[in-house]
Amino acid sequence: MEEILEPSDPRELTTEPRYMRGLTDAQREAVETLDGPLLVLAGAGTGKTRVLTTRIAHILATRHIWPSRILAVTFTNRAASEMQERIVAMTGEDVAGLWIGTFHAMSARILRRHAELVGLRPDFTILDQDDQTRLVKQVLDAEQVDPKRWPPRVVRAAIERFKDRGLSPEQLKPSDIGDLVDGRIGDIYCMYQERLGTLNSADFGDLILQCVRLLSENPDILATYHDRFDYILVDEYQDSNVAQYLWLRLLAQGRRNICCVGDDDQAIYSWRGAEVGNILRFEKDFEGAHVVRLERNYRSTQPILTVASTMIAHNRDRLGKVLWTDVQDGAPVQVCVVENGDDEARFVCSEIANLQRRGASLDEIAILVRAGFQMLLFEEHLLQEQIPYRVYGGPRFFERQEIRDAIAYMRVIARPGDDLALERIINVPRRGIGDATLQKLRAFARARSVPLCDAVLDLVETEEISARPRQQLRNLMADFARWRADAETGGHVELVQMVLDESGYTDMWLKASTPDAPGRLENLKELVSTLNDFGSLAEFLEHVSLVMDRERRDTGEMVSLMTLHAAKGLEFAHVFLPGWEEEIFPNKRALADGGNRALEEERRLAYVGLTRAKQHVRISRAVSRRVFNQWLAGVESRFLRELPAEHVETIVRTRRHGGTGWGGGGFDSNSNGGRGPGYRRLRAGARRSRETPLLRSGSREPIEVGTRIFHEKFGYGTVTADDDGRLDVSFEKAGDKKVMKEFVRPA
DNA sequence: TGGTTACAACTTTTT
DNA sequence: GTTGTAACCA
Repeated sequence: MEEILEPSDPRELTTEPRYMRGLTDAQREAVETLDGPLLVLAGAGTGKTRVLTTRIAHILATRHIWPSRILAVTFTNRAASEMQERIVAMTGEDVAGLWIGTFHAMSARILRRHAELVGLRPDFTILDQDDQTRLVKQVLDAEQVDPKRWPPRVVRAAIERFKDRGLSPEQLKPSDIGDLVDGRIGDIYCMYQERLGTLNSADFGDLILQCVRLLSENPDILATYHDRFDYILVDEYQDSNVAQYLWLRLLAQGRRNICCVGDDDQAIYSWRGAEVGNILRFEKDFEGAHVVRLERNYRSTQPILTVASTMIAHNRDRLGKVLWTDVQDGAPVQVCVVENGDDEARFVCSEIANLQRRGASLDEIAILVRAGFQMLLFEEHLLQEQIPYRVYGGPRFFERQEIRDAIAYMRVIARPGDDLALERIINVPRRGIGDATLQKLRAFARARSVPLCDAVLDLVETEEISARPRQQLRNLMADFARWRADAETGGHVELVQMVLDESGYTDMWLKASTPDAPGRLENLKELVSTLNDFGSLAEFLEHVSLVMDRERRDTGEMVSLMTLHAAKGLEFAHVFLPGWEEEIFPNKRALADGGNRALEEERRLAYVGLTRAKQHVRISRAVSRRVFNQWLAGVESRFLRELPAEHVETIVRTRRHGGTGWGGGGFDSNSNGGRGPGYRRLRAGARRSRETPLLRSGSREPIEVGTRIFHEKFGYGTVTADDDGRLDVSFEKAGDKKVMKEFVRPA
């Protein structure tokens, strides 16, 4: 240990580099142990990112190598860019050559260089989940599989899981196949792979898997990468799957300088193939591995840490860490029992208002839910109380319909063989090309094994297709030919603008009378302006397939509302954890699973939630709850019983005889009898703020003529007139009605 | 072909 | 309660 701590350059004994200052002994050890395999078990809030970035700075400073000799892999783009920024800030150097990015981005980079060796061309398309599902659907249709019994997305997920485990179709064992697609999953998987090949495309799983194949089948190429990377660093190792493990093992065989950072207690992604076993087995997988534990927490108070540690100790499969902190003082963790979901949201909102009155910033407040459906109630109440909020992990910009359509046009221009893209837009806007025509085109293309685009070109010259669609297709093909020619000469930004206009796509939305049309046109404009950030169309397309960036407009302080999964890696002063009831958290499916594994993962999720908080945690549970239109009696989550009583403060805010008598949504003012004082106070607060808002919100949309709104009884509609609060609304389902402004909210 | 209606399904989510 | 898909009809 002494030797490791000794800096390689004796001068540094006296003048320690600035980046090392303030590190704990454990952190220092993690930074300075440069040679050989190293596992850093970094508990929540123990300075994991700091260790990683400092380590890179240290390598650069002491080993005097080019940044390009370091490979740093993360799971998300967010983590990658955060790390990159912090390294630049720390070293002040240009580290552009550094290989830093997600597993998928790094794989794509390697794969494009040697694509031919795995049967792809270097300009292969990367398919996202939507494309994958549609491709699977095609295969299933061709195989006449009943889509009711085996929905495409289920089959796609099965194939994804195989790929996560590094399994190609040939490697599947009967136990893997089971009765999936009535035992035909192997064939389906195989045909799906063939289709990917003919389309010159790879899905996300392939990026890793084909890369593994490439490196294991071509030792000479592997050797060049061994030679190239002196140091490999991996973030969130507990999230890696088997394929990613194989990928790392191949690359790390060379210098064996691999450093993995992770926390087995925060492994929450097994359902998408992550293998906790990877981190548990590290010392076996990488012989002679050194292990460093980071247990000093810089984030939370001791009560929060004690509560979190006590609960997670109920898990059996873990390496075991105990977090501690200097911050001994702190409020106990609050557990609030409320009547129902509405009351819970009301409680959270009033607590937020209290916090804000005491000077807390909304940016420091988060509501972390188990599942998306829980968000709706909170959104409604936050809106009502005029508390600005931001939903993390909501619909992403590049997943919006209009954006995907526009990108499909670009894809067809850039890669004429991109059948999936062509199919997407061949009849958007409507060109009178329906199912019948498309079937003919597909059959023709498949028979000749040529891309759809070629099939169209051939078939429009024959009588196979009826006159109208034929003319339309001919026009479309002529358009594409022209656009491709323009792509050679002109700028890509102008090109896309032109394509959207000439194809009639912009027109389609201009003519559309749906209230969301203006927003979609806005998005298209934003897309065009985003294009300016890229040098070429190809560059842009690579970006959208690998970096599904979240749209984030940061305007003013906002409460964060997100799932527990999305919260990993973030921290907040005040954290609300609603819905701690059996079947919600732990989740119903996890319980149905029966085994301990799913339940332990739920517990880790709870642990992640608790450890996000710096100062305050407020857990809540409802005595009754309506889920999917059904009333459930809320049974206290078993996790609540695992919390140490001495650090927990329980508050009960229910009607005394809770359990019967609620018919509506909890809003009826006639059933107020028997409420505890706490509850009444809460109600009063809520009502006051509705009349005279306590909070000013910059983000709340005003309701005016043209606003799309939501009404409890009549559903969605658009405001057509506003007579001092009395609105004329044209509802989508219910027709034209007059309603009071108080009863609608922006949709 | 395309619009309308009926019906089921419905964790978590990044790349 | 909402969304997506399938069947049906104009």
